[in-house]
Formats: sequence, structure tokens, C-alpha cells
Amino acid sequence: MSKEASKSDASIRASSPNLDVYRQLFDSILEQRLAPNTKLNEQDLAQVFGVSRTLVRQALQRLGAEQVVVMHKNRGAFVAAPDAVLAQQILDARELIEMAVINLACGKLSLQSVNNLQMMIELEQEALDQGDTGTALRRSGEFHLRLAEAAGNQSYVHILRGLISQTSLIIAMYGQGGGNNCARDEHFELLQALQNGQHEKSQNLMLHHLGHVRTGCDFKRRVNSGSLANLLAG
Amino acid sequence: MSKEASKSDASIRASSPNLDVYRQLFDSILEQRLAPNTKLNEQDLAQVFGVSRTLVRQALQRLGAEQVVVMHKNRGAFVAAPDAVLAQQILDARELIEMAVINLACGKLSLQSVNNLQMMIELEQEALDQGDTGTALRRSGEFHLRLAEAAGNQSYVHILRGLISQTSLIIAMYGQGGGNNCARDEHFELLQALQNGQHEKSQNLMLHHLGHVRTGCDFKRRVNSGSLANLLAG
DNA sequence: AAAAACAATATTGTATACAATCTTATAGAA
DNA sequence: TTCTATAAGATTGTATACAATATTGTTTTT
Repeated sequence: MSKEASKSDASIRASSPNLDVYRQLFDSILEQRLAPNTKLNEQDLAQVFGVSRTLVRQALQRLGAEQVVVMHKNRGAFVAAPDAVLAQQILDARELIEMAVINLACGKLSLQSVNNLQMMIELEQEALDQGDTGTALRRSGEFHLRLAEAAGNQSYVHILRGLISQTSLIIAMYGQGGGNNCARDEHFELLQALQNGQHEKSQNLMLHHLGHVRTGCDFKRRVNSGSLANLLAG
Repeated sequence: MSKEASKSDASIRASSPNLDVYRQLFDSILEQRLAPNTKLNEQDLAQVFGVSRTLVRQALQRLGAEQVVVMHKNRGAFVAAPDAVLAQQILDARELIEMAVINLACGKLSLQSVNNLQMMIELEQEALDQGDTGTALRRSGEFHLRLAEAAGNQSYVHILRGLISQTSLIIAMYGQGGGNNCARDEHFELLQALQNGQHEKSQNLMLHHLGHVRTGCDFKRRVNSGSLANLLAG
């Protein structure tokens, strides 16, 4: 019915149709418009986004590779729903990588990198101020990603990209809101410590920061699985 | 019913058209039938494998996600050719993950896991004896993967899977042959140390083992890019 | 009434057809 | 000759059509 409307929405940044479908799906998952365990019917999604199943499938496969959705042969794709155990394992992995990034970056950031990162912090704050938590979450992730880039190991960047996606999903599933307000100051402090070459302090700040993700989650919480209908509201 | 059951049992390995294309492409790259930088023409591959471009594209996208091939928008897919710098970064990342696996697994392997791993070693040795270095390389990778599974962090497993793919590509590009013969004994020794809970020894063995990958490579070597025609020989 | 078997439907998997883009070869002008 | 413009061909991007499989609902049997 509102096929036309959703299509024009999509073409606001219509640079690359396939990437667009991927990103919209991704965002929809992170912002809980698509709840964990939701079945992702290809045809329905195709109509919602105004594209063919081909592009939907591409996006789903990519999300599958990132483990943001799980795919069952001949049965389709579902929004991933990592249990508490897996969530902790993912956060462990992220901690491992982020600490390695810290060790590479501490005291070695170029001025350009610092400025770049500073800008990312501003953008994240901006989203937070506007109450756009979805965007804020994505920008926070981008800060960490840019930091890894600045650290200079491309492999870490690639790995971290996946882990951040999954972390975002975990926060979406188990997060309780409140805990993320301090994120901005933490990013800022971390950047300072890195710039000053304060190795141990940088490590502790990163650990503390990632620890907030854990403490900000209630792993007992049971998330109800929604339906595709929620997507139309967005 | 029983037919279905046996089929799903078998699907752990392969034998789904799309997975098959992926695996064949992957193996072809690792065994240098498809040299680095080779352009992967979709139509040609489709004809070689006797499937439609659809399946070829799926496989290419998956390989792209694993960074075994690189994709250029509107220009197609090419076999990845990590330069020396990136190769070192990838090996650094792998070292990081493998060491984390060691720390989890040391002294905590179930008897079943140990037996499982022992079997993997045998299989790898078998391939080596037959001079099938491609298979041996893959089995070696599978050993490391199973070890990560036994260690109990699924996220490490997923990350390591990608890193092993890339490591294999690096070995295929820069490897000089000789260095990998000791791999079997090293896997065996490592397993023993892990089983006995010898923490430091396990760490050192793993570091030594991965170090062999580096020393077994000549990063000055320049690899000539081949063409798809080589595939027909396999 | 409950369970099993079957038919009807819906959904995913794969192949083909069409559109958009890039590459290459050719022709013309400086 | 060399450079540019352009047109023809080849290749990738996307949509649609068809095949295989799973799901659902009905009927039949116990």
C-alpha cells in the first residue's frame, strides 16, 4: 500500500540500492523495529523496500555473515538472538581486540587521527542530544572503528566491525537505557589518555568503558519477538 | 524420514550447490589455481562450475566478506592479494586470537575434545603423506578451528575462521613450501601441553607454531597473476 | 477425539532475462 | 602520430520466472 512512500524514503540517500537495503535492515534490527527471532520474509521485505528479492537476499546474506541474522537452510532468515552466554563471549572477544587496538594506538596517534576522532565524538553527542539513540549507538561504534583504523591494523578493523555489529544487537536486546549517557565523556577521556601516551590509563579506561556495556545489560530480560509489521511504522 | 536425517547429517560438510561453488572457488584460490589478482569473471565461472551466475555471485560475495577476494563496484571480483604489510597485520590478529584460545583451553579440554583434536591431526598427517598440500593446509586450519571450539568461545571460532582463510591465502602467496612439514609434530606437542595444563609451554608452542608461518614466507616474492583458464586443469 | 497422511499453499533456492555500467576498439581531429 | 570522442561489445547489477522444499490445513483412519 505505502510502497511508494517507503521507496522515496529509501532514495533519499539512494547511492547504492543494495547497500541501502542492507543498512536499513541493519538499523531496523538495532533499533528494535525488528525484534530478535523475527522471521525475515524475503518477499515482504522486498515489498517494504520497493526492491526485488534479489537485493533482499544479498542484504540478508551479508547480515548472516556478520551474525546479525541467522539463516536456516530452506527456512529463511531470522533476526539473531544471542543468549547470555554467547553475548558474554562476544563481549570478551571485543575486549580482546579493543585492548590490542589500545596497545597499538597509545602514544602514536597522528594529529589528524585525533581531530578525526574528536569529530566523531561530537557527532555522537549530537545524536544523543537529539534523543536519537539508534544513530548515537551507530556513531559510538564508528568511533571505535576509526580508532582501530588509526591504530593501523586493518585486520583489527575488519574484525571489530563485526563485533561492533553484534555488540549493538546485544545492547538492543538486553540494554536498559541509562548506562550509555556517560559514553561521551569516556570516549573523550580515552582519546586524551591515548594522545598523552598514558598506556595503563588508556587500558583501564577502555576496560571500564566496555564494562559499562555489560553492566548496562540485564541478561535475564526476555525479549519478545515481533513481526515484520513493525517495520512499516519506521 | 531416514533419508532426510542422513542428508542433514551430511550437510555439515558440504553438498549444497551453493556451498559447493564456494568451496571449490576457495580451494582453487588456496591451491593457486587461481592466482592473486586474478579477475573472477562471473559468466566464465558459472560455465566452469555448470551453475548460474546467481550461485557464483553468492559464493563471490561470501569470499568477499572473508576478504579472500576483493570486490570492486561495477568492475567485479578479484582474488585478494594482501601485501606484506597487511599480511603481517593479519598474522598479528591471528596470533592474538590463538593466544586467547590457548588461555581458555589450557588444562580445560574434555577427553572428547582431545580425541577429536587427535583425529584431526591424523587426518592432516594423512593428507601430508599423500602430498596433498591443499588438503593438508585446510585440515591444519580445521585443527585450529576445532581447538577454538573446544576452548568454548564461539566468537573466537567465527573470527578465527576468517583469519585462517586469510592465512591460507598468505601462505599460498608467499609460502616457500618446506616450512610446513613440522606442523604435525607441533600440533601434537601443543595438544599434549594443553591437556597437561602447561600454560606457559602451550603459549610458547603456539607462538612458535605461528612464527613458522612468518618465517616460511618470503614477503619479497612477487606473485604473477594468472587467468581463469587454469581452473579447467583442476 | 487424536494421530497420521495427504493435498494445498507459501517460501526459499536457482536460473534466466533485462538494464545499467564499464571496457575496448575504431574513427576523426589536432 | 597522438589524443579525444564515440560507438560497439562485454560485464556487472537488478528484476522476474521457475523449481524445490517447507508449512499449513484438511481429511481419513484408528
